[in-house]
Amino acid sequence: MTTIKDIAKVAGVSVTTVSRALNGYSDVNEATRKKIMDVAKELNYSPNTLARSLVMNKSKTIGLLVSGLNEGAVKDNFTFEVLSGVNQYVSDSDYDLILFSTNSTKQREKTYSQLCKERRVDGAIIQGIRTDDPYLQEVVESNIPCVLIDIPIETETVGYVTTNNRQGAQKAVDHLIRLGHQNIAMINGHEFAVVSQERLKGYQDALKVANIEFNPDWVVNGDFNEEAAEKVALKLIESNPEISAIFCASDLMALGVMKVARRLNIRIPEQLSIVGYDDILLASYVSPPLTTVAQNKFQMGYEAAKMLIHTLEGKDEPHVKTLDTDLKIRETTKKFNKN
Amino acid sequence: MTTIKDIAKVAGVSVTTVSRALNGYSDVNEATRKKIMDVAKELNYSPNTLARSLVMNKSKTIGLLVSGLNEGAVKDNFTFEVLSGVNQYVSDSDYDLILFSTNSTKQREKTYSQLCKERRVDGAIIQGIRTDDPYLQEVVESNIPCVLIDIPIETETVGYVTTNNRQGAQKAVDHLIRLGHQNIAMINGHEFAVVSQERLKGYQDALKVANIEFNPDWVVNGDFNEEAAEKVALKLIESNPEISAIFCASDLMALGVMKVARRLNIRIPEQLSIVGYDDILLASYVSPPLTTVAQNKFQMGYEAAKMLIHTLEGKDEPHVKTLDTDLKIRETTKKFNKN
DNA sequence: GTGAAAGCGCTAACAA
DNA sequence: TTGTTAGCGCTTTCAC
Repeated sequence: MTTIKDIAKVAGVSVTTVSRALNGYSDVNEATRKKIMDVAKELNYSPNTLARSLVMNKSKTIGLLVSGLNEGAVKDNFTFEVLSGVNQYVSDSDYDLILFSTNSTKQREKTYSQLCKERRVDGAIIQGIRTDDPYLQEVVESNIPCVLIDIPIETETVGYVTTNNRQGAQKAVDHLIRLGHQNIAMINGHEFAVVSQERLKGYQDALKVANIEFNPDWVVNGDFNEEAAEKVALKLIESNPEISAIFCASDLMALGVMKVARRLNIRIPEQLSIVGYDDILLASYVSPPLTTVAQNKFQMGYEAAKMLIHTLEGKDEPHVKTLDTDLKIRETTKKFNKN
Repeated sequence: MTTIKDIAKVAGVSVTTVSRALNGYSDVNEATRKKIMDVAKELNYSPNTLARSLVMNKSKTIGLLVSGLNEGAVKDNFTFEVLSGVNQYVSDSDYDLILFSTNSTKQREKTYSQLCKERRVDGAIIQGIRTDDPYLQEVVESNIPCVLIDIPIETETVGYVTTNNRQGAQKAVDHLIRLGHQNIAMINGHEFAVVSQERLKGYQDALKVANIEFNPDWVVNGDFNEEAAEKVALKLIESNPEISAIFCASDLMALGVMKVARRLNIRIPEQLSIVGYDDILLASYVSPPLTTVAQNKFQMGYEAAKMLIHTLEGKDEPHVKTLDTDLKIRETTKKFNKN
């Protein structure tokens, strides 16, 4: 592997000059530069970013901490879409992306900030971790610039991008109310997700506006998980036959509810209306197609990367970005009809 | 950021000793080691992998070159599943993954091997690039160990994992033949994918066994693309009404064909049988559920990572891994019925 | 069992 | 415009 030293020798100059020439500094004679460039090409030179990073004290890498990068996440490819968005922005910059997957056993050995510090990443994007994750706090308090997805923490070095979850949920429930539903249950994620808290508020907002009393027994957690949602939905439906609509905090859970309904011979949407959240790919393909609150996951990733890199480049940008959601009315919701 | 120098100072030893202690060498006094460990913890030390990599001349990173990491790839999340598999294996090793996305404009500026060399990756996994990619050859010829996915090149430092495409295709077509179909068309990908070449052979194999003459006009390319497949399928079906079954080299293309059939009021599977390839998530969700040849994309990634890391660790492993496919018979195929 | 010193490939004062 | 020198944080001979 050729180094600038080799080039210097062949070109008959010092390494400094080589370095300057290669990095496009102006204070180098054009003839010298050309010579150096030629030699570099001839020797098939590649700069060693490791050495450069070491001395410059920045690595031009950004760490992507994700937790949903596993086999089970295929159905709900939230993580993938965010990753695509991140990648889209990053690949047009001169940064590279290093992946820290935290679903493995390794996460217990090393904290997020350790991973970042060891690799000397310039910044990090964090997605899919729970608010009760013991290492979240730590990475936020380290002075590594980071952008969180769906976790509203804002400091000097920390920003976040999220969507308007409260409003999104409200739209969904409002839609059900307009269809005449009064007995609307909610299957939420879990308490350690800010989005769950927000979506619950949106649900309550909508009820309030319509003067419908909030019944806490009708809100249960399905852990953002299809099977768990099935279980809680089953119990909910069986013990509260008056429920005519269910708002789910994720599409995956909505799919679980649809399964249960099918099993119980409850027709959707005639007997039960369902609204999901996310607009995953499957939402428009299941039968009947799922009414849901769409969030642009790709854009979330894109904006996160943009925010982070802008911060790293010293551009003084807002540290918060909230995207809008979009209610997609499909075929799992219908006018209430009391049989 | 604390360095071993800081630790040495506080612990009252030399940097050499610190290095040895931290790296678990045996020739260091237990008391000294303990002291050093304590100081390291106290100072919240993180090793600088950049410096280490520089001197050791290996980075403990593996590069992942993919081309399908963009918004459009959501439906056909082949890339994502492979990535998950890679990640699964890698995250249980002490390597990290660095993502080189090549769909961007950047790919034209820097070749794959340049990317790899600059970042000093120890090895690379390459997925989703075409055999006519000008930079493929280059990276293969560089002496960077790499594992290719679905490109059968084998050298001292290059291996690959793939599935048995020929057999998979044969199974699919054989299935159609057993159902009584004689006029079976194929929508292939493109000529710069080895899998397309192989699947075509499998198609021909099946015909041959059944003594059905091969008609080259009935094999058209859809570029692994839903829209393109729609177009070619339309032409194919309209000008050859005798075709009763179509084998597609990807599920995405099969979806395109299904769309066309719907538009032409051709009932599936009654009037037209369709077999796809891949078994993407949607395959089992579309209506009717798609009969297809399943390949385990997650495992492909997993095996690729395993092969690469084993190679890097000097384990002498076979450089080729061929996985089996699995014909999933669902509801787009039916006994031929000449009306 | 420990330390001094060299060096990995690069950048950046400072001097000439 | 160019070169000398030091140093980024680490590992590794080699000597003690």
